[in-house]
Amino acid sequence: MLFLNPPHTLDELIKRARDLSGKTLSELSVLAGEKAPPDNLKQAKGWIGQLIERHLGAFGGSLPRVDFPNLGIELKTIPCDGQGRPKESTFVCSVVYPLSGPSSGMKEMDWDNSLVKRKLSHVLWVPVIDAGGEDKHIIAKRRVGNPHLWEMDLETENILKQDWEELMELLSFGKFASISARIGRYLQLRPKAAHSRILRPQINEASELSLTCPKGFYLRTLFTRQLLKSFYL
Amino acid sequence: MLFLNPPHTLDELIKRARDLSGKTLSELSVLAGEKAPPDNLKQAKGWIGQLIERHLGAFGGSLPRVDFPNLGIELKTIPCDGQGRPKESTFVCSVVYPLSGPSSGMKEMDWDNSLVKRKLSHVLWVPVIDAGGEDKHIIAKRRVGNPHLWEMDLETENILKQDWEELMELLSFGKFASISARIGRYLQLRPKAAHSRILRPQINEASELSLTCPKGFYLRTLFTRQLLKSFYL
DNA sequence: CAGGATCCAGACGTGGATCCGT
DNA sequence: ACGGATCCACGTCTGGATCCTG
Repeated sequence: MLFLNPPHTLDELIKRARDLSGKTLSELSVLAGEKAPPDNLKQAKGWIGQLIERHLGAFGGSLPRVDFPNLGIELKTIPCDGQGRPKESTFVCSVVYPLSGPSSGMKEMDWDNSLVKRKLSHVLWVPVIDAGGEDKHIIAKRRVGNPHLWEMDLETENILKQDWEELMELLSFGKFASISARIGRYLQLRPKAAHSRILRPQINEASELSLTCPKGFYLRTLFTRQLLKSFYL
Repeated sequence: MLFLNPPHTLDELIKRARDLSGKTLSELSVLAGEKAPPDNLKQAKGWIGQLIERHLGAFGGSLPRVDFPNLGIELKTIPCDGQGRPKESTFVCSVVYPLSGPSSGMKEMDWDNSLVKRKLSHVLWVPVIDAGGEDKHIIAKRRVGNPHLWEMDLETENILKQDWEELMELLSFGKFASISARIGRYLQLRPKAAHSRILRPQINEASELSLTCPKGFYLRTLFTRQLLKSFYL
């Protein structure tokens, strides 16, 4: 069951996602007519997310928009341990600086129009659960869990908005030296590049040109753990 | 004789180029250990230029700099008919608009620091000559002609500078509707994209966002004909 | 544990130019 | 003849994320 076309309705998307739950990644790769899952994700880090995308009919590509534009839904595949607890942080989107320099980016510091808010407003969370016992580290035996359609609540939004504004202020003022993954309660900034030698020109705090590693917004593991737990209450 | 490394000196570059003259493209593809030349360039339009690049040890890649940075020399491969007369216009470089909008690009309208001047200041022209008679349309039988190292003279520079300034004014003021390949004596603007559906956002004359096909600077065939003819006087 | 580093796939942009209809 | 349209190679960028030391 591989969908090359996007779902037309929310119900159709949810139905497709429910049909995946319980299946192993091995089964999904067979259904998609692909080679077997890799032994290790080290050289195919995005493989699971893209496998799920193909099964749900998400647009591929590298466009900075939600996965199902007609439905306004973002898909997030979450790697979980045997107990269903998220193991990793979740990438949201890249930071795009228009080489702005101090304070010039202020007019774009609008949470309501930010890509982070747009991406996280409506999310279909699809957990992928580790197998138990000896099979714990076998990718092929991981299973898709129950999907959860989630709409951002006000309490969560307030915290994300605070985090985002704090981080955006550092970014727009070019305070690159002050930026670290330690900032932010739910949302954090971390490197997003092939490797750390990739540097891009930016205008820093002193209005000088400096080189900085590209960054992305990530949701902390603590946040997705709390969120997924709430789905089972 | 395939050079993977760039020439260290101008003499070395010229020697390499002279060693190519008289050879057919078929011979060069064999020397480079490549498959035979294509029957038609329709699906490999840049093939000849890149073959010559590999034989001279030019940097490949898509960086907007001259081909031999250490020597400050730009390589231009010119397709010529059986009489050695250029058949086509010559691409110089792409137009890069920083989404400027009216008059904001004026400070960059400096011919002496322009990419067009940098690329055309010192050029190694390498003609590639059509075979005669029945073989006229056979790519493999085209032959490399005599290379000519050329330094831009003042008379030529004045005309190129006038053309460039006229074209840049139209560009920087966003007068996209007024731009056509008819403008310019030696230099002209023409589309530079995979196809005409590729459109990029620009700020037009009325400070509105509009979509325009990417453009590039080209040397008119008339100019290169006149130039190559002068080499044989 | 978690901050910083890294890896693949596919889209995209630019340099190499020539094609082709009027 | 030539203005506008088009085509491949290849490097870069972004979305998909997970890896890996201290």
